[in-house]
Amino acid sequence: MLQLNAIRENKEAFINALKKRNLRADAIIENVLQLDENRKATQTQLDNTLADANKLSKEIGDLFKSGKAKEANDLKEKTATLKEVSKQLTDDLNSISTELQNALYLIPNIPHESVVVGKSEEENEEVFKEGTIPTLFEGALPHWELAKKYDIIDFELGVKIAGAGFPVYKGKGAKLQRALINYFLDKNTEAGYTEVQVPHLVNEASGYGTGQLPDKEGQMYYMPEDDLYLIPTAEVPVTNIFRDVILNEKEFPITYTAYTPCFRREAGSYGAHVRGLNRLHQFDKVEIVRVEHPDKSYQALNGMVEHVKDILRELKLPYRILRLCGGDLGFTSALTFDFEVFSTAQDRWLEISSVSNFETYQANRLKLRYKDENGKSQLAHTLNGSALALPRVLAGILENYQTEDGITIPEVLVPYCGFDIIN
RNA sequence: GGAGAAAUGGCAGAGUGGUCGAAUGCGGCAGUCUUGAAAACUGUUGAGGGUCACACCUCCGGGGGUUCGAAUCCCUCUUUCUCCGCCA
Repeated sequence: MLQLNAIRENKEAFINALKKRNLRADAIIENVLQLDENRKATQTQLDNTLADANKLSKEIGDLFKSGKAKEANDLKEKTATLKEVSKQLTDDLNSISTELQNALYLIPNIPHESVVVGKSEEENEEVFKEGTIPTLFEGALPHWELAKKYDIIDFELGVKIAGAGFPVYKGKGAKLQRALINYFLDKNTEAGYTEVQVPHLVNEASGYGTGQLPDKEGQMYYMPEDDLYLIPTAEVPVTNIFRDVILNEKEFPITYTAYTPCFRREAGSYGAHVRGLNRLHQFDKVEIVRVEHPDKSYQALNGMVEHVKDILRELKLPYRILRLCGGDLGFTSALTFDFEVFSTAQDRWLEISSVSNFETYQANRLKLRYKDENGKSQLAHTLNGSALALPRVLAGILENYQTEDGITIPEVLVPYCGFDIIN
């Protein structure tokens, strides 16, 4: 959520920045500012009315104490109007505030200056590329065929138990998955991230805190009986650890990592690009989350990018990094780098990590603040990234590491797997 | 799931209708003392709205009510604890 004060002072800058998202925000911004004016005016009226009422109450109390019951009762009558007025003003204030809040929820974050205009993912900028794309033998297969051939992932069985998009991992497939989780967690904790295990279901307030609500509820599984949402990413529970928190400046940087399954409804997805592991309703991911001082957040973002690079180098997977254009940038993000692994057998790039700085956007919703050197509360910056998402990394490994004798295991994973080939 | 008790500032813990945004202790911060630190002493220390700054307003788990006036009384929800039941 954007900060009203900032909007008020830099209206034009906000409108211009939002153009990168192909959003014409003039009217929305104008409306928000107007609502805020109304809110303030109503608040002032209400405050004055309450001040009058408080004064009268005090007088009445004093009169009763000094035995002047008659004067007191006379005054009581005067409070009746004040009560009515304040009731009305309170109602007005509530409805204006709600309207303002809802309007603010609908404005996405301001893109960072380095973000380019663009309509869709086609216009994302490739900023880095590394690794060798392997030349595969004749008859190399996409991962869903490999999964069947070596009996390591059973998609049909998942359909029987739950539905499409809920695969069953078997044998060495399951073990490789577990190896990846442990490897990622180890890499992250070695880099200083503290491992946490968090709930996989969250309440509504948490959904609002990180920005999944109100506009993306269709993407989350919801349990009406208990009013809980299955997490679409560990970002939600982990970042919400810091909802309503005021940090001491000395506590920066805060760095957490968490492994969780992720649940996504993926309503509207279809076609060849969602085959196999490419798009699932349930998948595993290891996430890194940081809470940073505003002056340090971009440095931290770079650090996260370097960290993910390091992991992909160790896995020896060919990858590239994209800086998302305005049209593809997530609602709450100011700057996002996507990592994509090249899948040779599918001849396409697969997104396996997304690293973002949200600046104060989430912090404002979360009320995540810190005390600056003057003792004033300031909003912190939040960041997160996948390190890494499992299924497509798995797909990349299966496809790029296949040989005619089987699928070899990346060297760094062998100690975690306990085997070096799937055949 | 059933019965009972409770929810107050960073923490502990007073406060049962007006003088309470809230005693006291701990913690935090600043200072005195000290070569430095500790101890001791002194001061200071919740959040939000509003204002140029004051004033002023709101917040004692959430919501609603009674009253001129609510941390304090009533209703309701949530959470926590104890006991019972069930259970990985």
